[in-house]
Amino acid sequence: MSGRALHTTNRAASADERREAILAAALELFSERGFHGTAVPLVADKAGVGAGTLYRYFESKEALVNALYQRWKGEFAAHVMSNFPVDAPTRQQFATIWQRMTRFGHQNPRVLQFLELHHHGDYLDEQSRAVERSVLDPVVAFIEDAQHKQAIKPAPVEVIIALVHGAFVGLLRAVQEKRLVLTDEVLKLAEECVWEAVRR
Amino acid sequence: MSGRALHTTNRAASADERREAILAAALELFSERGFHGTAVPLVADKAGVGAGTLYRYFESKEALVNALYQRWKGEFAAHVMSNFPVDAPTRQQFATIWQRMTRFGHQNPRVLQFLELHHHGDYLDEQSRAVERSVLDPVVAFIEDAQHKQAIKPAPVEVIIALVHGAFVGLLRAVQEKRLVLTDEVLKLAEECVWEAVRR
Amino acid sequence: MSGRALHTTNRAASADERREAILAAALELFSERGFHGTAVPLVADKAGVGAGTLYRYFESKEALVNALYQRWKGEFAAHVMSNFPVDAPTRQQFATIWQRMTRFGHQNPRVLQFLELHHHGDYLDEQSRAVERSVLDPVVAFIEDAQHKQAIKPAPVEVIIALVHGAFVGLLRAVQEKRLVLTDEVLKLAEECVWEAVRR
Amino acid sequence: MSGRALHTTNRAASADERREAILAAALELFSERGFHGTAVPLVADKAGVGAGTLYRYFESKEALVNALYQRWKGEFAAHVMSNFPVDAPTRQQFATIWQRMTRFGHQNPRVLQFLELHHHGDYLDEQSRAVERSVLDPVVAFIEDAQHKQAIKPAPVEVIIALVHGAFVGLLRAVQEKRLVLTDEVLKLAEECVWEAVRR
DNA sequence: CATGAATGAGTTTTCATTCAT
DNA sequence: TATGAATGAAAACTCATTCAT
Repeated sequence: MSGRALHTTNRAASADERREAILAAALELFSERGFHGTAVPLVADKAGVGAGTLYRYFESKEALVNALYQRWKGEFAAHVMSNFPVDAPTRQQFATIWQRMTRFGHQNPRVLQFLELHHHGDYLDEQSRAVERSVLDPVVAFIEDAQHKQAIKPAPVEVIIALVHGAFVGLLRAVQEKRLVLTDEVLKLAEECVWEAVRR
Repeated sequence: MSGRALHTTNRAASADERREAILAAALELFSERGFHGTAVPLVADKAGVGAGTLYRYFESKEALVNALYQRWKGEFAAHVMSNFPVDAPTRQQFATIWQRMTRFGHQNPRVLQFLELHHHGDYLDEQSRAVERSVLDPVVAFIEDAQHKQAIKPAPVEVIIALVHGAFVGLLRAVQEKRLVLTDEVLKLAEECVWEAVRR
Repeated sequence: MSGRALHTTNRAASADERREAILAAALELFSERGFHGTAVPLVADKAGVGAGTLYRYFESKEALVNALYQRWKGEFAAHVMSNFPVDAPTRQQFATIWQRMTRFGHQNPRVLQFLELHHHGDYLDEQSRAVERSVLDPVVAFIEDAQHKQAIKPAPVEVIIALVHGAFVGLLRAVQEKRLVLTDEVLKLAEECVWEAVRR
Repeated sequence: MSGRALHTTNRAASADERREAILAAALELFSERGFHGTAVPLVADKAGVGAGTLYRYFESKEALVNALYQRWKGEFAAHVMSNFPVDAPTRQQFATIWQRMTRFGHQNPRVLQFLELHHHGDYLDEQSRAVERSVLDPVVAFIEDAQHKQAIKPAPVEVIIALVHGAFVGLLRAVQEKRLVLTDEVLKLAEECVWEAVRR
């Protein structure tokens, strides 16, 4: 007699799982073959759903890639900046950011590849670009604060961000391409390098 | 008086010019929309030739992207490493490399975008990968030499390269996205930052 | 009352029917215009399906022509040689073969034209050639047996086959080209002629 | 002083040779790959002329195939029926025809393949069909005469022609496909077979 | 007159999306 | 609601024909 609720519950859970399966499949394929290089039915196949089903969860291929982009850009930002140690010394704050970035990138190599590869796509909608911008705000705030404390160099914030983020991406790409293994030692080393790049 | 072989010269130039026009159009479109996102007739149109003509110069779309990749990867390497000041102090050698890289990137923003975007594509053939590898050799040699002289940090060469190249790409991407204007001052600043990242 | 599994049956029939419609359309067009002279969308149109649909049933135009070839070569062989009257006198065995061949050809004029026209195509795959070869075996056996019984001439089997099959094809081509009407009388006459060609 | 005439003569000879080279190349390619399966530039290449040159000699691909068809259909007819021994006995007349056919087919295997393969093409123009018809007339006359003399069977002329020509084509196809070697013995054998098919 | 590079219409094939079941 | 077969618009590529040289 409780079959109705249970049924609904199961269905709902199942729907969530389906959505996640589609996003996971899309992440894997988009990160490797790019947006235009990936066929929708392939995504559906890998997700274990029918091609038509995918369109019940995402209005179009573009909607899918935007959902994926926003999801992971947000996750990355949250991972890096949540519970930020606002009162710690700058060096330690920097260490926190760097370690969170690299740990995230190490654990989710496809995500980083996906975000970098699709960063520029003209299929990204305004919301994706908004997420993109909003992610930067706390980072900018941190840097400006640190510069104010004369802890890091008085260069334009954009320069600091470009260098640090670029170095980070370069490092993970080397890992991705198996040119490098990301040991703790390497991580520490890289952190020290990048810190010296920006410290005052 | 300078009219010798004008006829032949013009003809030859015309074929060469066409080839160059196609490569230029492809560079522009591939760098903005990616390989799979760019239709061949679009490239032909932008190059001012018929669609069939493109196939007289390049066997296939893949052959085109590979020719483009090899051309520019080579140009970049030549620009950066030719006439390298082998006897200069490391700091000055580094300055030379950095300035050549950034100047090249500044003057050829699409080239950098193209090379980064297509770095991973499975449509790149073995020759493209070979060019890729050969470009790295002199850079590795420079770094190892500098490490031997105790001028830069004794980190794995791959780490040094990843950080410096990553920072470089990050910087130019910021420029490309109009988040930053590449003044001489910014360039000097960035150079100083990156040098401090790797110096001993 | 006979409605069991009507749904499934209809579905299955529908897919089968589509496949058959494509094969029928291809037979008609290939037999008249040849393989290279027939555009795939024309086949699809005549079959009443979309161009893309054809590719759900056949991997390529080549796969289509091979499926068609194997199908009809097999049908022809089965029609002619199945339930072969092994114990009948040679003359009657010959009559059986000849009548079956001509009846088949008369009822399926396009099939014969198709098989003859595509007999040599370099788009035929190994399987098609294997079918081709396997069709000959029982015919060869029959002829050798008849020669052993001194019922037909002791010429090389290939010569016998070439003459009889050639005469058969010539006859049906004349019919196809409306130079001749295939009455029972003509059939009997032709059979008598060909028999006298090979009888001892 | 004689340079003008010589020049013209050379040119004319050269033009003829060119035309012949094109026809020879077309024969080879059309007979193997069919009309639609053969690219015009390929014919030009094999003929050793430029693609544009071919169009100075033949108005179009269709004009080329028609010229080729008419040429060889005529050659074949001339070879078989010229200097026909009108007063010889029927059996000997038949032997003459058969031997001329097979000799021609043996010496020009590509011609036969070409004529058979293109016999039906809708790119053949009215003139080609007229040649086709005119070739038959003397053959029909011979057969009717022989029937009148009660030397061959009183079957419809079309049947006689279809059987004999069919057998001939079947034989040469077997040779073409290397299933058979055309020795004098085989030729005699086949002639005897076919004669028994039609003799009274 | 000979050429062969240039072309765009036409070819085979793929794929994002829809819709009957 | 989930499906996956069907589709046609668009992709990569070819080729008969033209025309500047």
